[in-house]
Amino acid sequence: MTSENQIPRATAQRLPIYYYYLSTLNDAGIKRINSSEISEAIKFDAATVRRDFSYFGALGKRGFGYDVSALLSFFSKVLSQDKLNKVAVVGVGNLGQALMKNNFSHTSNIEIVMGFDADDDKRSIKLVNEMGKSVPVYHVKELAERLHANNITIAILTVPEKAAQEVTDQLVAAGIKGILNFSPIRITVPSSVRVQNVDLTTGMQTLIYFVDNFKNIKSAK
Amino acid sequence: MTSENQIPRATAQRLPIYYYYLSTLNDAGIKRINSSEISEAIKFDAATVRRDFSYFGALGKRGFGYDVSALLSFFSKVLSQDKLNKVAVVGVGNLGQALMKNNFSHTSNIEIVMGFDADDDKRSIKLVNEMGKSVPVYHVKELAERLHANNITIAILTVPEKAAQEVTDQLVAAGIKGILNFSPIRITVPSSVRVQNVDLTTGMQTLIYFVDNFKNIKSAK
DNA sequence: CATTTTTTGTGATTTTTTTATCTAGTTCGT
DNA sequence: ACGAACTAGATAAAAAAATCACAAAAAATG
Repeated sequence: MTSENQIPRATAQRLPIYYYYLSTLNDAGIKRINSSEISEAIKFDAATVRRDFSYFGALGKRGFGYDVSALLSFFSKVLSQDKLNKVAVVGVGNLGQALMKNNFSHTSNIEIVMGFDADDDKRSIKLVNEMGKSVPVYHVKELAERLHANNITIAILTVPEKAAQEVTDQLVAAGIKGILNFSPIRITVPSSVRVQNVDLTTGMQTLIYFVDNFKNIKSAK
Repeated sequence: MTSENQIPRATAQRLPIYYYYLSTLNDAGIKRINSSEISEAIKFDAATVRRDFSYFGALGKRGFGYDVSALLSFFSKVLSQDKLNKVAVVGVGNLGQALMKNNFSHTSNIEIVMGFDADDDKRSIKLVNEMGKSVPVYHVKELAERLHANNITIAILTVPEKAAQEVTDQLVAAGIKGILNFSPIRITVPSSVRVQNVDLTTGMQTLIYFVDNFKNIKSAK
């Protein structure tokens, strides 16, 4: 693992897309697949698909393609989806609650096991996720204690923007290693902590820009 | 506008981030800013910031920097934020409802004005957004009619994955020009329609991968 | 007003990412 | 078992994006 070739960032971002697609194939009972069919489904060039896979070794067979279930279980391990990933939501507003109920897609092995909020009223909210499991909400002052006790190293940040950096600092102090940041602020963290930004407004504005200016944008293939 | 230089895709995706940051500066009464301060706040290289801006002309002054309010109103126009952008949510589940309530950030001029769902029960849901405005939910069979009547060309797709492609086809038929796709499926659309994918599970899995393998990823700066 | 400092805008370079093309290994039908 | 049809993996090329580094312009200073 240590001497493994470095994976390009762009490839890493596509891995979950491959994983999801392979899951649907597997569920549909499809046994084999080739790069051009994958390409068609996920809208990346077939050469890109093959290149991405090849960073992890020779996963396919020439003249045949890829064995769906083998590839799926390989990527399952790569993406740590072969074990349960427990995460916490910080900020139990509209979005936070929606995430806690949805709890990500069925094919993923991610579980939101608790929420935190600064507002005491939020603790009385009874949240039940799609598997019928109830998800407790604690006060943010219990953050460090609860995260440690449950070995949680990933947090979803859905607090209002004014609180985002302050809560981030608390998360970092509590030993969090990754933050899925829904706030529009670009939070500052030590280099040992990973941040993935999922800003809905940004996505929407980018879309509007693309729609309104699509002839001005390069490679609008 | 027609002979304007083409804007790189990567730049286009950063524009909303600049816009948001400039809004916060402006709100804070800050009059001027330079590329290195912007860089620090949004975590992109200062040269990247200047290069991005320069695609739109000479927006700054040497030895001075950028005038915040001038830059803000310029980007406001670029991102069509100087006019109201009406959008519709298709799929009024947990996530759809959360979006309808939140209605994007305060600085954005985007308004979710209606929702659609295939389930008749959803029509009875009384949704009120953060501005106290009520947002109606219609049956999907009214899609084309309602979208046309209200001149809506952008939709947010929050339907279950099995329905995603089918509903997409209906949206395309109804003349939609942009789709913010929350489903894990990579939907197929004609080239005249823009799709922006915001997959929460994907974002989370990418984050987990980065956390678990961060030394294996290139340029983990 | 001359000098120093600041900071942009951009040519040049490097890095990263994508795509094209080819080779060699596999499969599959006969 | 053989030849045609496939298709991954690799090499090379191209394109896109990020970064370096500096001249030119403006601002600030004394």
